[in-house]
Amino acid sequence: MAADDLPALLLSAARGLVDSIDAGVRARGFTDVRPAHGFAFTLISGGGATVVELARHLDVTKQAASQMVEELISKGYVDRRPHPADARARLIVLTERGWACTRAADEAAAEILASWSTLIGDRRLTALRADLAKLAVPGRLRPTW
Amino acid sequence: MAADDLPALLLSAARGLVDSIDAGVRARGFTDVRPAHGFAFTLISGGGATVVELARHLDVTKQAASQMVEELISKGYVDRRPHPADARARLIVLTERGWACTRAADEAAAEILASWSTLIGDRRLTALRADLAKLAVPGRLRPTW
DNA sequence: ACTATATAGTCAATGAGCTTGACTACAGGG
DNA sequence: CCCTGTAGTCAAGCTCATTGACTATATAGT
Repeated sequence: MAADDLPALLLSAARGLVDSIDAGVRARGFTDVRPAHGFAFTLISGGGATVVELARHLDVTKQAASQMVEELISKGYVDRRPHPADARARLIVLTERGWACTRAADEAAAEILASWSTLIGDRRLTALRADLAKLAVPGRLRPTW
Repeated sequence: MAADDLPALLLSAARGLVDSIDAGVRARGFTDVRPAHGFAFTLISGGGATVVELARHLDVTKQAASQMVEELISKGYVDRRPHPADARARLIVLTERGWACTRAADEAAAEILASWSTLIGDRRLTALRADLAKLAVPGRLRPTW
């Protein structure tokens, strides 16, 4: 196999994707959120989550997750509700603003994917997704390296 | 086009790749380096670089790049030499330890790519690289989101 | 039912890495 | 030769994460 720059290309594509989605979200008026918040929204949008679940999802400590929740509450994106089955826990859910931001991110992502489709074609994009599905590591999401 | 989880898969694969390379480098005895240092080595290994060039490559301020150089010097990975053509600048070059670490990273990366080759096949891996080359954004490298 | 241990969450202090601002030293064109 | 621009460093501060300690609730074992 030839000397490979695949790692650099993969990193560059990932960075470009995140930057583009972030730019799209900001362009839609949500200027006080970071990409990391989007990773949180992804989990919370699925029926809510606890702080500990969020911490695991983001691969940070529960203290860090708690701080992020506090920040998102103060910015109006999420809300705390009592957990229906555990008095210790609290269920974090999206507010209407949180949902709007999530939709904005989805729209931005769809735009990027559409541009990618014109770049390499729909067939290649589907194949790319299939290949990446085999290479992706389950569980690990948040970069921050 | 179907609702796509391609962004998540791409991020996950990128994160898995970086984590694996980092683990491989540590397993080879270099426990005091971070992935970001690898991005620096990539530039410096090509005949040396100045602090400002490094800053541009890593997409950080020159102050941050200067601090990283200071750290890498104290750990014995790089060295400062007077710049042959500019008395203001200094040429940052790899020490023998820096080269050894770079080789370790290359070995680790080759290992991961080999495992990927067994996962999706050599042909698909080549196609993947070609597609990513079209999607990658030139210049942008360091994530840190 | 009662203790013992584990888990959910928060508060406080600290740290790593990056930024802005200000400065010195040298470069290079009018 | 000045005058503007660039290379680099010093210092201070910010942001986001960490570790440590604690309270409240859950759950298993006897």
